[in-house]
Amino acid sequence: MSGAPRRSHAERTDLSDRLMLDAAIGLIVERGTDRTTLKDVGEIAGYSRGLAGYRFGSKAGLFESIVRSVGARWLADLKRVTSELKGFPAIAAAIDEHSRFCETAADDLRAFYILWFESIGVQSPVKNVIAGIHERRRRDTARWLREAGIEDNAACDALAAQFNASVLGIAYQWLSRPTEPHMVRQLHNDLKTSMRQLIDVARTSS
Amino acid sequence: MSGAPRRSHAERTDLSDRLMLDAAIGLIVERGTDRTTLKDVGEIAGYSRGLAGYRFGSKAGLFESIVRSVGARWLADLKRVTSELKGFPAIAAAIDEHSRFCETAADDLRAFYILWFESIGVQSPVKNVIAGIHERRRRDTARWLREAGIEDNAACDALAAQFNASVLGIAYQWLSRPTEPHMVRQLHNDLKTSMRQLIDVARTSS
DNA sequence: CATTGACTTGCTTGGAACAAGCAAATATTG
DNA sequence: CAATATTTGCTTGTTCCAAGCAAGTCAATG
Repeated sequence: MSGAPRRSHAERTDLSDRLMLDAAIGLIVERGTDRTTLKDVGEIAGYSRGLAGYRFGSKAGLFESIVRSVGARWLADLKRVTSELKGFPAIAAAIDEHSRFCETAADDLRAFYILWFESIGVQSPVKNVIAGIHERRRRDTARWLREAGIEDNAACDALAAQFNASVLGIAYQWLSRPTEPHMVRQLHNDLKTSMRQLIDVARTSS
Repeated sequence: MSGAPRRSHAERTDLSDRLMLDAAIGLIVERGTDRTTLKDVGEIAGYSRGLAGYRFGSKAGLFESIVRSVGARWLADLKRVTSELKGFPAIAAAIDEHSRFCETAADDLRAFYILWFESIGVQSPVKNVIAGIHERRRRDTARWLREAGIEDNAACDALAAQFNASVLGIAYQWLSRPTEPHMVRQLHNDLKTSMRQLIDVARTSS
C-alpha cells in the first residue's frame, strides 16, 4: 500500500533530472528552443512550474545540461568504437558510428545538434562545451590522418577541419529534412569514399 | 533653414528600414538574436521603441527581412561572378566570391549565417527562405559538376551536397573564430583544391 | 530533533505583440 | 490653387507571458 515510493534524495534528483531532460529534448525537437519554456519542461516531467528553473539555474543551464549529457554519451561511444583503430579505419568507424547514432538516438541527437547550431550566435556556456567537443574531434581526426600516412601536419589540420565541417554539414541536412532516413546513410558513405580519395591524394603528393 | 528634411512616404520607409536593418545586424552580431530586442532596434535606429515591431510584424519578421536582403545581395553577387563560367571554373569563382564576401560584408554576412544556423531548429518563415537559397545553391553546383565532366547524376548530387556542406562548415568556423582573418582564405583555397581532386577522381572513374 | 535538501508558490521584471492615437504626406474636390 | 479628406509613418499605452528569484513547505538524513 505504500503509494509513495519513498526514494532517497539522490534517487529523486536523478529521476527528476532524467525526466526533465527528456521532456526538454522532446520540446526542443518539437517546437524549437525559443518556444520551449522552463514551465512546460517542469510540468511535462510531472513536477511544478518552477523545478526546471531551480534545478538548472536558467534556461541556458538546462540547455548546457542537455549538451553535456548527450555529448558525453557520444564521445564515449566514439571512443569505444575507435580506441583500437588507427588511420583511415578509425575515421571510417567514426563515420559509421555517427550514422548509427543518428538513427538510434534520434531525438537526443537532434536536440543536441539544434543546440549546437544555435550556440553559434551567442556567448553562452553551451558554446564553450561545444567548442571543447569540436576541438577534440579535430585533434582526433588530425591524428588519424597522420597515422594514415600524411606527413604534412598543415595538410592534416586542413583536412581534419574539412572533415569535421562535412560531418556538421551532414548533421545539418539530417536536421533540415527529417523525412529521409536512408539518405543519412548515403551521405555518410559518400563522405567515407571522399575521405579515402583525399587521403590517397595527400599521401602520394608528399 | 529647413531643419526638417521633408521626405516623401517612400523615402521615409526606405530610410527607416535601412537604419533598422543595420541596427539589427549590429545587435545580432554583438549580442546574438536572443538578446536583440525590437525595442533596441527601433531606438538605436533613432526611432521609437515600437517601430521595429510595427514595421516587421514580429521579431521573426525582422529576421526574415535581414535574411532576404543579405541573401538577395549574395545571390546577385554570385550570379554576376559565375554567369559566364561553366564547370570547375564556376565552382572556383563561387568559392572565391564567398571568400571575398566574408571579408567585405563581414557584419551582414555574420548576421545572415547566424540566422541561417539558428533557423534549423524552428519552423519559422526564415527557414523557408533559407531552404530556397540552399536548394538553389545545390542545383547550381550539381550543374557545374555535370559540366565538369561527371556523367553520373547521382554522383553530381552527392558531391554537390558535400560541397555545400563544406561551405556551410567554413561559414561555421568563420563565425566561431572571428579572430583569424587569413584562415578564411586558407579554408576556401583548401576547399578549391579538394573539389578539383574529387572531380578528377569522379571523372576518371566513370 | 535539528538540519539539509527537494520541490513549490508568489512575485518582479522585461520583452513581444497589439491597438489606439497623432502628425506628416498624399489624394480629392470646388 | 486652396481647402478638406484620407492614407500612411510612427509613437504611446496596455496586455500577456516567460525568466528568474526568494520565501516557504515537506520529506529525508545524521
